[in-house]
Amino acid sequence: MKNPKVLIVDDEKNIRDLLEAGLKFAGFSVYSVGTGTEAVAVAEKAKPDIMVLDVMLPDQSGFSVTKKLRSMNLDLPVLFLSARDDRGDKVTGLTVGGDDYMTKPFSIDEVIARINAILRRTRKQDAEESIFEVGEIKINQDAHEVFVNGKEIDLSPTEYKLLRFLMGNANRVMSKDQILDHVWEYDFNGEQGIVESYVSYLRKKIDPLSKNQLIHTKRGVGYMYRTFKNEE
Amino acid sequence: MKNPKVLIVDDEKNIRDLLEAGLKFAGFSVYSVGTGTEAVAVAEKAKPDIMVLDVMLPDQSGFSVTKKLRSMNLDLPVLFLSARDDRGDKVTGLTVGGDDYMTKPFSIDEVIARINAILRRTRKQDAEESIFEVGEIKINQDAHEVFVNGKEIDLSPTEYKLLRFLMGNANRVMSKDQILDHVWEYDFNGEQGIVESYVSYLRKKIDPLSKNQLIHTKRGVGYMYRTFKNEE
DNA sequence: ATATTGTCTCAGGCAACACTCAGGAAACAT
DNA sequence: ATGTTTCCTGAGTGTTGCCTGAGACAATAT
Repeated sequence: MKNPKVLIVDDEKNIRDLLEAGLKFAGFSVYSVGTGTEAVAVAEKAKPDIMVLDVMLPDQSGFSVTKKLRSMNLDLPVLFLSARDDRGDKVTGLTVGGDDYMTKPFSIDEVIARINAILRRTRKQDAEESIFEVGEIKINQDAHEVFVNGKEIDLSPTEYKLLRFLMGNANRVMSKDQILDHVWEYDFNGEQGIVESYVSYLRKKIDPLSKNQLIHTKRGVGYMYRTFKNEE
Repeated sequence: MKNPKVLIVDDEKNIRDLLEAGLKFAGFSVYSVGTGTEAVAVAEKAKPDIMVLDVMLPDQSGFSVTKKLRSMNLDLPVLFLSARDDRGDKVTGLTVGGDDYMTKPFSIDEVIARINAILRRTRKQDAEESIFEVGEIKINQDAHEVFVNGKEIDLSPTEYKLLRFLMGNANRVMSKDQILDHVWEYDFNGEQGIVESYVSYLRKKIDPLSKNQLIHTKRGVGYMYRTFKNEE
């Protein structure tokens, strides 16, 4: 299947737009609605492959949306979203089967990564390890393990996400703003300096094991993960 | 047989949906109804391989459903469900043959495990012991026995379920939320701290007998049962 | 050369996370 | 009824990660 269809259900328009833009760019066909009722309607017509669903909707709970869909024999996996301290709302037993669960605020790339993980898991049960290899670095996404020329390095969650983002956009310069938007949570309000810091951390762990320099600075522009050298 | 057919009979829609989603993902073909009368009808038409049956139904007792079916010469094994203190209503007399019995609230993975156990028992009498071996640990699911490098260790029920879940998802990081959802009962509303505690218990029993560290912590992400070491 | 701007790196405060232990309550077995 | 096991919670401790700010350093412009 070429373009998996994603149905986004969230009443906050900001979030919806954010997800819509990010997921479209990542190559998904996106449908986006703001209420549970619409969600059911669209799901029935469009037959999406996966649904991203806020558990707190104005008209009905996300939980009841999935129930409705399942009783209609529309069987699609769900990535639930919920606010950080929805303590009471935290219905366990939510992530049955292939479903998954994230708390707001999230980072867009994390959402994409989870969606891909779910699709991988549900579509074909076996095989296709989630190995992501670009140049000298290999990432096992299931195990959250990173290898530089075969040697494992230990990354913190943020370092991991940053590296994955740069590798996913290899040979393309990414501005610090872009990096902030994709790797950090969407409500992060800090400075670009933090990107510099984390690039520094990454280099310190990667460089001792890599043959070529992998993360390049484009002064005044941004950073780039490079897999080859074209010289002059 | 590829996709065993399961008939779910429960009047609580929540429970039905929960089971339906979980069982579908586990690879079963699922039929789901809310009353005993429907159950008989569907069982006759669809010929399921097994039935998950609430003993307390609005129209008739689960007991009478099985009687009706057996008088019709539809002989299918049953996994009974009942609320916690259905006091004297002891189902003990009910579970003939390969049947089994669970109390609500249950954990979904436990239901799946029991269904598989029943099917194994009824389908073919011989062979195919339910040995589940991953890396250094071997589980005999029928006997609830756990061996680390051939030496038996003694686990409490919860420890056992946790270990089985981690082994079933070997080499994949599982978040604490996922673990809670799959290992604990569906209405458990506690904190993630309990997962940490049980991982701690498990390690204390496993580590003295294992050569490599088996349960790994991925800080900020979750836990992982690892069967191999990637390095050079 | 010098000034200016952008980048790198480090140290430190703070918060989040993880581990372990002890203890009370409930369930279970004898 | 009694003792044992199991479950869950909460507190204490140590660890790790996140982010900020400041000064060193590098690249470019004047």
